[in-house]
Amino acid sequence: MVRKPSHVDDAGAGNGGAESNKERKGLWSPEEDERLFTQITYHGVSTWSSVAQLAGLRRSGKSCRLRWMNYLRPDLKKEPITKREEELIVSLQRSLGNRWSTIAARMPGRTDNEIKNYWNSRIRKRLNAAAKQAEVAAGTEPPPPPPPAAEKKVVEVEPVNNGGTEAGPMPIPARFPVFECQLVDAGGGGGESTPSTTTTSTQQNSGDDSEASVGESNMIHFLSFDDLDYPAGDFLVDLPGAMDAWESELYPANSTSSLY
DNA sequence: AAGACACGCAACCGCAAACAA
DNA sequence: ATTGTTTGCGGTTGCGTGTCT
Repeated sequence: MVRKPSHVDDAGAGNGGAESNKERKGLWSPEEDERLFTQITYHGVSTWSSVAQLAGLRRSGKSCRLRWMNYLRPDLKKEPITKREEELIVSLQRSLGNRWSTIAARMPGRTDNEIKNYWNSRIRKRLNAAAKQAEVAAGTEPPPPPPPAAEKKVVEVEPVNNGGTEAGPMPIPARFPVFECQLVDAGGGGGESTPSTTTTSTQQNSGDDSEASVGESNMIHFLSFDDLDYPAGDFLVDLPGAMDAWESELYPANSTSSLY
């Protein structure tokens, strides 16, 4: 569902007025999205407050960062969370606790906000319901809650480096089917903030045959799939025992209920 | 048909860590 | 060492939409 921007008329900059210096809040308009996307695509990020300024947005740097991270970033998956991903969320939540950003780091294309929302709106309810059901069935006190994640041994699983970047592969969203983009030669991935070469090209995004990534320089560069080592399945990790425990909790042996 | 309710998502808020001056 | 700024995170809220009564 897409909410209508709260102030569609005064989106972006350049329309002056007494409110022109007032920071905007609320939903982002398409024009603001475009300004932010273009700014970051062409010039990268030095500080988020400067991004807002340079893009001519009356938004806080914080707001710009959030919008980019949760919505505009080219690597975001737009498909619904799959059962496999849900299983991963549950197992990671069990071992890490509510460290959504850490969990998101292990799930390419998913944001902490998305995972958090998914957890709060769906999984937690199901787990609670399942626990209650088990409690009623047993007629006993519920089992003691698991110790806080901080006290548990945290199983650190290194995210798979599948694009030579911190963020991993970034499929270009269909939201921006065609746009101009500055190709940045990151100088062998050395994190140089000054691109050695740049090329402007037009990307036709099918979402299937190209990817982009944000390098250490925060500049976006687009890669062909052939350039990427995308180990299907490798970035989905299981924590030993976690899934079994979850499934037995969620799916009592005599129940045929499904998550879906 | 209309109101109530539940759900899902986007975005804000407050805090703490990291960093720079 | 101190202070101010920026960034990142998790919790929470507000609102649009779908479903139920």
